[in-house]
Amino acid sequence: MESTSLLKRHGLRSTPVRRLLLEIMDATEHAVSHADLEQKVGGEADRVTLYRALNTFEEHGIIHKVLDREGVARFALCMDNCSTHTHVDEHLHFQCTVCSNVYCLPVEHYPRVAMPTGFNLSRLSLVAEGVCKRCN
Amino acid sequence: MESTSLLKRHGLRSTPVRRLLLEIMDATEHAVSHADLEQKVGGEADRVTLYRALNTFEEHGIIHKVLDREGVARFALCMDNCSTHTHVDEHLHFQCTVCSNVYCLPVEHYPRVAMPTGFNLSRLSLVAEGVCKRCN
DNA sequence: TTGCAAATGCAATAGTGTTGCATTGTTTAT
DNA sequence: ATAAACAATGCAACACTATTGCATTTGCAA
Repeated sequence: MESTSLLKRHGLRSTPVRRLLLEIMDATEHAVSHADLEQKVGGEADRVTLYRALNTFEEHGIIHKVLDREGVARFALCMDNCSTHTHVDEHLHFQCTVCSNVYCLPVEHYPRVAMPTGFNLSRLSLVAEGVCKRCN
Repeated sequence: MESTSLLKRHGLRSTPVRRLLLEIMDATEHAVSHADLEQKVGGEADRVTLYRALNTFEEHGIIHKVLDREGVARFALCMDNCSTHTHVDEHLHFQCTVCSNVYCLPVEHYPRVAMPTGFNLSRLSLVAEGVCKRCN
């Protein structure tokens, strides 16, 4: 199984709920909210289990979390090789103003900005808003 | 009164709670969360009143809202002339990883990024993370 | 000063996310 | 294949942020 090996590779146990979550996220091209997952999972798992599984995934670099315009978390599989607590996600998060879906989009030249004196930059995130390809 | 004229200029009634909120935000150099305000206001106003006042301010272009890393709203006075529903805030939001305060920082050259075909960009936000001048 | 619309306070509610604890399930070593 | 060890799950309860409805009070314009 694909999900099983992914889990093992990150030192995690392979359980039905975790495999299901990974399969859902793998089959979805945009980031999914907890509510999305809860609905798709149906009665297969408890809400709390989903929260815990998602947190574990994030801590082990399998997925990353984005907050949308409303401050609600959405989750997407990491494309690059993220390891525990070392996420490499230099991409843009785009939320569609029509369908509210959040997409992870590649950016050819990731911008750098100069900071005022005294401020020490460690990470810059790009959050975009607009209309996605499906709603266009 | 300063706050009164600001309110009038945006077609809003001048009330004690609103003036107090504006004075607090004017005296704070970083964005304030609802919890901050609630604590500073003390028993002067109900929580719900604060939420409503802040929403009204935002709708009239007096303040703008930023979501921090935790998805919690923080509010800051608009510097430019924002009008109702037409915010002009091409600046960077910087959250300190030590004190968690959020600062609005100017950016000399606001970056532009190219979007994949099909995606129509309407707004790009910059959210930075690092250590602020006070914690450095 | 008075009347009306807007702002406020209070109570209740919705949604997101977390914690504690008992139970179940996965894995490792035998 | 089995058992022991430990991690994952389910359930209940809780914390926090934010919103809504309604009765009351207040700001402001006529």
